[in-house]
Amino acid sequence: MVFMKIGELAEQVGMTVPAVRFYEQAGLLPKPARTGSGYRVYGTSDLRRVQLIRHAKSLGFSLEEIKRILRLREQGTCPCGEVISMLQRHLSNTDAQIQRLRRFRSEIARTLTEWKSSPDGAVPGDVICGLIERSMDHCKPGRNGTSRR
Amino acid sequence: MVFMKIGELAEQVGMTVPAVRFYEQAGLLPKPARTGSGYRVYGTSDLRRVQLIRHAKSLGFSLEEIKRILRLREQGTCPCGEVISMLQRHLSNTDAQIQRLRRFRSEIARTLTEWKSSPDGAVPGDVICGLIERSMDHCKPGRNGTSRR
DNA sequence: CTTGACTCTAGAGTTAACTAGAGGGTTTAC
DNA sequence: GTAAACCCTCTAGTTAACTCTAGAGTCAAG
Repeated sequence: MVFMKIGELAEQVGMTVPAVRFYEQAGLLPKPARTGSGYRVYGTSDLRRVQLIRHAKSLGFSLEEIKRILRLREQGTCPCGEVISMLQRHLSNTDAQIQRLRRFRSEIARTLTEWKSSPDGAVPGDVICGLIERSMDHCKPGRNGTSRR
Repeated sequence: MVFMKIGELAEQVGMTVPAVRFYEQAGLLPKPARTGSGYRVYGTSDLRRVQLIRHAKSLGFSLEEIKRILRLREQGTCPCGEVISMLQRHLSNTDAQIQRLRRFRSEIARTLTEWKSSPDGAVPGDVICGLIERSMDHCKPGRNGTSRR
């Protein structure tokens, strides 16, 4: 099966047919040859290319980044230096994100044990959720600017 | 300052004016009173409500979830049970995400050290990026289904 | 020759949480 | 009385990576 139609290609790489077409129109895949009736025809190099894209994606590269890598390659440049520095950036991003999530996690856990140890008591009429509101008092009133422009 | 216009409210809670209007039209804030000329007028209960929303958001609740909490409260139900179970779900989601990120991180790190120890050598013409492609061989060929429908 | 599975194009919709812009009225300070 | 700073509504755009729909053509089997 050196030649295949889009459905087979999609199945081989575990994606949907429209997604393959999307990759093409996003500039990640070259315009494929067509049969007389207009069906796309793919070969093994297309298969390899799609697999590369999927793998790069699983390494955390965005489609834009992958496109940049492929473009470099098409210009004859070896993209590996670029690839390494991208991956390094992803590594530190991931580390930072893990840090953030850890802090977030302990904030959630703290709030939760706190709530459980003091279940919601009598709720005055203007209170929306006693739990959330009580836990807000940790954050000093006034602007704490969780978002700005 | 018990009464304020939208700009002041926005400033108090550290968000933009359009964002406040967005919360209103998303159903998170009640339609406020208006001045004769149509300006929105807010009171302290609105301020408290927006602060609650921001805090809940910082705990990881989506605006949809917050809306559900507020709706429950408006129906006279105490939403705290619901809130606790939501927060518990967020906690386990966060844990799972940390796990995923950790695995992802070590995959990146492994790939990176591997690449560095064997820099890209001679690149045959049909190779796109030797590094990525070499690291693909870990994943056995065939469908590994990172996505399907 | 018909049925079903496959393919094509083009364009709109999805999600979240807003932001940006156009075009116009209002308030306040000088 | 005028200029700055505020406010209004409405619509569209942002990001990523697709998915979905409609309407139509093609191919293989029975």
